[in-house]
Amino acid sequence: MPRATSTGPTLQQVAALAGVSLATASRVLHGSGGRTPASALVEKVTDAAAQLRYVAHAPAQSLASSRSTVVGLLVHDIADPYFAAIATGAMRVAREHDLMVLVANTFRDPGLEMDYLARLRAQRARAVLLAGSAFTDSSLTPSLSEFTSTGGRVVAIGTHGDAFDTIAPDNYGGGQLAATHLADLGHTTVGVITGPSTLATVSNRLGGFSSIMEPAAVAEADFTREGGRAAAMSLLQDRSLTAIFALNDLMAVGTLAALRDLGRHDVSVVGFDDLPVAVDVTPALTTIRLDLTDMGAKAMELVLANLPTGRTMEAPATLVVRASSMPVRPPR
Amino acid sequence: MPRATSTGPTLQQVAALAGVSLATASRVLHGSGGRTPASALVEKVTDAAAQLRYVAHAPAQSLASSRSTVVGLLVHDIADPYFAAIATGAMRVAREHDLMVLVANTFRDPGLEMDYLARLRAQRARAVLLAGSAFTDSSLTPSLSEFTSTGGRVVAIGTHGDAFDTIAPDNYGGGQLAATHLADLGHTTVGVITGPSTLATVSNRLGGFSSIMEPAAVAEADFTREGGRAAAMSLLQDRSLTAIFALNDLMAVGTLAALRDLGRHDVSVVGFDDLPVAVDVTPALTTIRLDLTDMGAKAMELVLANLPTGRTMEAPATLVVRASSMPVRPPR
DNA sequence: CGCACTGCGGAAAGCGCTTTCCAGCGCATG
DNA sequence: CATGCGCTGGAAAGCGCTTTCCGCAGTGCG
Repeated sequence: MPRATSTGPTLQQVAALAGVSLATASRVLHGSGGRTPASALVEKVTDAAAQLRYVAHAPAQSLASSRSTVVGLLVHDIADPYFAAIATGAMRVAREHDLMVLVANTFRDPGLEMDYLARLRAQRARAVLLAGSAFTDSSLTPSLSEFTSTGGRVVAIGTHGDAFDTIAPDNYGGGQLAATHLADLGHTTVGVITGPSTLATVSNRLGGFSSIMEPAAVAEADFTREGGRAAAMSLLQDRSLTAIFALNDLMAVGTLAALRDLGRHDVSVVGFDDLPVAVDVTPALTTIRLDLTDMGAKAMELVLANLPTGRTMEAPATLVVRASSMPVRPPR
Repeated sequence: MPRATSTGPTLQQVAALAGVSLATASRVLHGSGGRTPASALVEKVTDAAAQLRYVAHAPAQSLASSRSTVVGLLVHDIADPYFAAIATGAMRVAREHDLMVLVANTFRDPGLEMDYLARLRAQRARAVLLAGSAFTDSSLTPSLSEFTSTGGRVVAIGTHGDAFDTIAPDNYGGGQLAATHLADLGHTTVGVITGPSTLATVSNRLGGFSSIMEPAAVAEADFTREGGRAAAMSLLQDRSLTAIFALNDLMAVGTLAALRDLGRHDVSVVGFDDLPVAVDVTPALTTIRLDLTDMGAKAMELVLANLPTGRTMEAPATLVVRASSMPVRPPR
């Protein structure tokens, strides 16, 4: 067989150079089984390893120990700042635990999502973080339980299920916060731009809002800037609307763009997530803040702590008032 | 040894269920060596595999074949839209080739960067995409050649070296475009906000600009929004400046914020990259556009095409004029 | 009708590592 | 001074897969 050119130094070679056995070399470098070899040996081995620029063959280690150092992160699209923020948080923690993160970009394709889950299982990923899933129903459950049955852990960010750990942002409370804020400002006729109705995130945010104030109109978009823009355009035909609540910042930014194009400066806008862009648009966006980076970090921690599964961790949502929301113009 | 609980079905079991040998099962599922087993066997094996929900053990495959299906992507920070855009492009292509992408977030720490490179080598990653590196000098070269000597390929995005493939955005030409645009508008006294001077990207963009117009002032920031804001604040003390060229959009957005805070509406701003945010700030940002997603895709393609190493692929930079650049106010 | 040849499935040898024994040694104790 | 115990290093058995040989048919030709 045409074996790959050079496979790099092996542990065997390190052991030979150090004049010890393979087992000892492994023990030194891996510090396993509670057994620490004599320090003289330790030095010889580490020296040899350094000299050879030895780097352990990760796949071989995985195979032998049936333990892997990669975790998967499933996102809709890493270019979406929402997911990018979660990813950084997760990566920081992964880094602290000497783990690497395999990012699976589903491009919002459910088929791809299941496929990636299988591949993550194939890799024997230690865990998978579900940051965005196209499935609200339980059709992902089989894939997921296959994954856990192979020894992997699963944590979902957002409301995905209850068979595993969950980081639950307070979407409902955030929706309430938005409604309350708008009501306080005197708005009574508010349009809401939602995302795909299959998303639990959507129903929670909307549910929270509706529990305080009945939306005057609802338009469904696809959670992107363009979607928000289009939805806003249609919603704004109703001139009685004094405010719009967009279920995420991307759509809120689109709404702002629509408002600008229409020359309407009398409509308040509230978003959700508090992405970095929120402070740079004009007017600066009033929004419901989620600490996404922290959520990513928490998710990673949850999955690495070898605790019983099924816990839920709440992530708070807070109101951040900026210039895009203003008191309803007093009747002339 | 306390082997991990359940390791999932093995090829051996599939073979047994199908009533064929391990070798045959492998050949069927992997289609290897130009040898395709008889279709009757193929069916038996695929059926058995499906029935067992078999998923190949990737580490074992890597070990046996010394071939891996993961590629590494080295970025400063995935939350930076610049890198996120590159990542999406790379992931799309990876996906088409059935590869997974291991994202290494260096947090701009050179130590981490080398460490990740070693780990990527340990994983026997098929290739690594260097999207952002803290090193301009050749101090990364040893790590990189260790990587290539283990059979991995390397492609750099931006000007990183010449020992491997490179996707070279036309930073110099982009700098020229910015200068020409500003000159055409009548600006002669332009401040430039650069990034860390060690970055090749910085010297190229600045070089291009300077080849057309000598900057009236230069301030160094750290390539972030806040850095750009601070640099702009200091630059703007010089009231003679009629325009600012920020070497990337993040800093340009910071500059816009500074301008807003200072109530200065008479200063033109030009950025670089054309991140999504550019259209949503006010005024919309005039910038030099790079097709980041395409660059990421190209990089991945380059690294997968098994061609001789050392090629360079140019990525064009184009001027996108928006509202943030305007003619210099005619002398009263 | 026999022989060489092609083709296809199976046995087996690893890939590089972890981990379980097992053997040997030194020490303390009876 | 002999026996036993604890500790440490080494030999070896896999982990699950790919791939090279082999051997056995089945075919075509002499």
